[in-house]
Amino acid sequence: MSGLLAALWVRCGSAPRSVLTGDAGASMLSGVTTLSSSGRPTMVDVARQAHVSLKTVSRVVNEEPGVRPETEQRVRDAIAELGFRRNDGARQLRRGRTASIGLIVEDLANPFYSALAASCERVARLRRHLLITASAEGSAEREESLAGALLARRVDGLIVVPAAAEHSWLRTELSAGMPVVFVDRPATGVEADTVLADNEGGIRSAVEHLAAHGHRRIGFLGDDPAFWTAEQRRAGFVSAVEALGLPCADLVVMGPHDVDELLACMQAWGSDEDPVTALVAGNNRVTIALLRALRSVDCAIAIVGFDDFELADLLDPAITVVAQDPAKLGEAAANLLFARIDGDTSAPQQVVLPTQLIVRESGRAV
Amino acid sequence: MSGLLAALWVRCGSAPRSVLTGDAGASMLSGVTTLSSSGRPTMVDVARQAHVSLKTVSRVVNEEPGVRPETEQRVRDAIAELGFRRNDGARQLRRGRTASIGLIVEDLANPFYSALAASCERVARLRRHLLITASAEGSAEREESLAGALLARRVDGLIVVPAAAEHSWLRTELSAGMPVVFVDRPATGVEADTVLADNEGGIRSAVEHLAAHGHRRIGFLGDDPAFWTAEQRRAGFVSAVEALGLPCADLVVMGPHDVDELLACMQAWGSDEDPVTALVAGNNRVTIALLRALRSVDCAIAIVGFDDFELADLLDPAITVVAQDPAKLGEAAANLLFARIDGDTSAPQQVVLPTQLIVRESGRAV
DNA sequence: TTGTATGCGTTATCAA
DNA sequence: TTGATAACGCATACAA
Repeated sequence: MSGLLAALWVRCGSAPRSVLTGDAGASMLSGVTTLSSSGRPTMVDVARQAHVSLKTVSRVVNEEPGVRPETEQRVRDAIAELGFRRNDGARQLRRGRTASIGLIVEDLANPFYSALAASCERVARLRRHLLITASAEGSAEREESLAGALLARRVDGLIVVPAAAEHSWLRTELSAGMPVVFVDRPATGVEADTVLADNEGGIRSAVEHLAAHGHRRIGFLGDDPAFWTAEQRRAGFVSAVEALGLPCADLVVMGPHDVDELLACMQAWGSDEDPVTALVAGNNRVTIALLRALRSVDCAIAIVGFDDFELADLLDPAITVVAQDPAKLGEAAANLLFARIDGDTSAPQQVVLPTQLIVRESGRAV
Repeated sequence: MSGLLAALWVRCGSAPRSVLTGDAGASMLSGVTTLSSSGRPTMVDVARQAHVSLKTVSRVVNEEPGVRPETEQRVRDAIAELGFRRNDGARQLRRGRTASIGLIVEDLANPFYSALAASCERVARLRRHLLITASAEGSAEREESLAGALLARRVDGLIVVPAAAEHSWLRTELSAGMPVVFVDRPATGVEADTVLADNEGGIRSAVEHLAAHGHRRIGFLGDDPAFWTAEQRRAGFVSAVEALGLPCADLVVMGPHDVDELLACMQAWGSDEDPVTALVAGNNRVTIALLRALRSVDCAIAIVGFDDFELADLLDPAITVVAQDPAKLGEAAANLLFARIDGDTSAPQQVVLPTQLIVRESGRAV
């Protein structure tokens, strides 16, 4: 019978709502299962069913003390019978907090961002918050409109992997105290909490590893320098190489790489009188493109890649990499965000997380 | 000046709210920037600032026709000056739709689920909806509580990769017309829209591929049969092998596999008088465990794995796989969901998406 | 222990 | 073209 009644609430959807409060409130004890216009039972419906007031239902639902056990049971029965579920939207409107946070990444399908998202969600879940995720797909415009949508929903905080070159459109919210944390890359034009990986240190460890294995001419293949991280790593490479007194003139190539371009590089750098014997790849994408390119030629060269990837250890040779930890990045960002949500109003922080050199085989002398 | 005023709304947070409507409404033309108690400007604040009524602001914000351009401009100026942003929570309370959908997966960090999530989000974005993502981490209890949280927020629909063995707790919502789509595995105990991959067909294509290369004794390494997909693939293997008149007794091993166990299998199956010459791995995880195990021994055996993975083509030999398309699964699920949201009340559908055999090298005779 | 009245910020209805 | 007023479903101060 409970099931039957519970299933009733759709079919009564358009029934006129009977008002509980007000002058004509005498109908309170009617016991008729007439539901509100939204098609779902509300606290008012439960109250009518249980012959109590709206407030008493609210007390039971929110587990407030001071309800006689007998009354409480009546309310619980009514809740079960009607299939009532509290409308958190209405609750949040009243209370001013949505118990949700927003996350904007470049592409949720990318393992780096999904690992980041997963740990944000885990932290949010522990804090009884929900995570709303959106992909900006590298578009500044989409980033802004998604952020707008999230802010319009009054998320309690926002984590952003910035795509836009300019974030002054966030300034109003920021100075109004809206908690926002940037991850992986800093925002420009605003001052805000930021969580970054130690790109420079990571590249340095790669260069030092190669140098320790006797490599003296090391090339750098970076991604499009329009990416902030690509540029950071390029700069890190140059300074690391120079710090070791090694050459780097003409040994840095940036930009998207196809197989032909990579092979041309290998060709040029390898046929030198003092040939390049090792390469640092600026990120995952470059590393993999490089591996595909090298597969087609018989060219022994040492490699260290930035970003770890699944099966790096199963390749021949196993690839030595500088690993970031996207899960830790996400966790740090979420923790920082919740500290702000909890009221921390200290100056914006910049957190830099260390990278880890995972030594396999590909960095050795060849 | 706009910026200054805009930034004002935090600091005025606790100022008493002046009422626009009602008997004492003469203060409407005051022009003083006093904000509502929530600390953010509302339509009432904008109305006061622009010397119009609340409803006119609403008209402008929602781009309803019938507002004099001059009036509209005043309202827009006030909006910019105050940094007003519509509260979508309140809007949704009034309109009864949240313009958001929920997605529950096992683990957002898993590339399979993140690809699925990304395409759900993309479809949602095109439909101007937001996606709320949550990981149940394999726990039926967590799945139920997350679903409860999403339903309490009145998401317009729910996509679930089911973890629980029993979904009767969803029956009330389901029969009330709440749009719910299950992906990757069917729900039990309820009838609902479901999007699945063709596990059986995929396995069959793997077996036939191996048979075409002359393999007659083929082993199957599956995952824990508690996973619905693992069991489906096991059953698919048995029927495919039998359909070809090949043996399969004692050639199926299920369950989590560590390196030792896998090596023991290889040992047993390989030392037979009629040795196993090929293996089908039941999923990504098993395939990779198998590759790691095989790396430590010198054992030439043909392999076809279920699930494609990055770099499968760079291994030696390149791994032949049965590929599912998680993005297509997510897209199909989201499209089905939005059809329901749009009012499609036809009988629950079951969509089965084809898999694709990607032939590389590892399936050949060895 | 229980109930009444009001407001959260918006949209919708109806009137001017 | 514009405005007054009543919901939406809940929480909260205050009464009884």
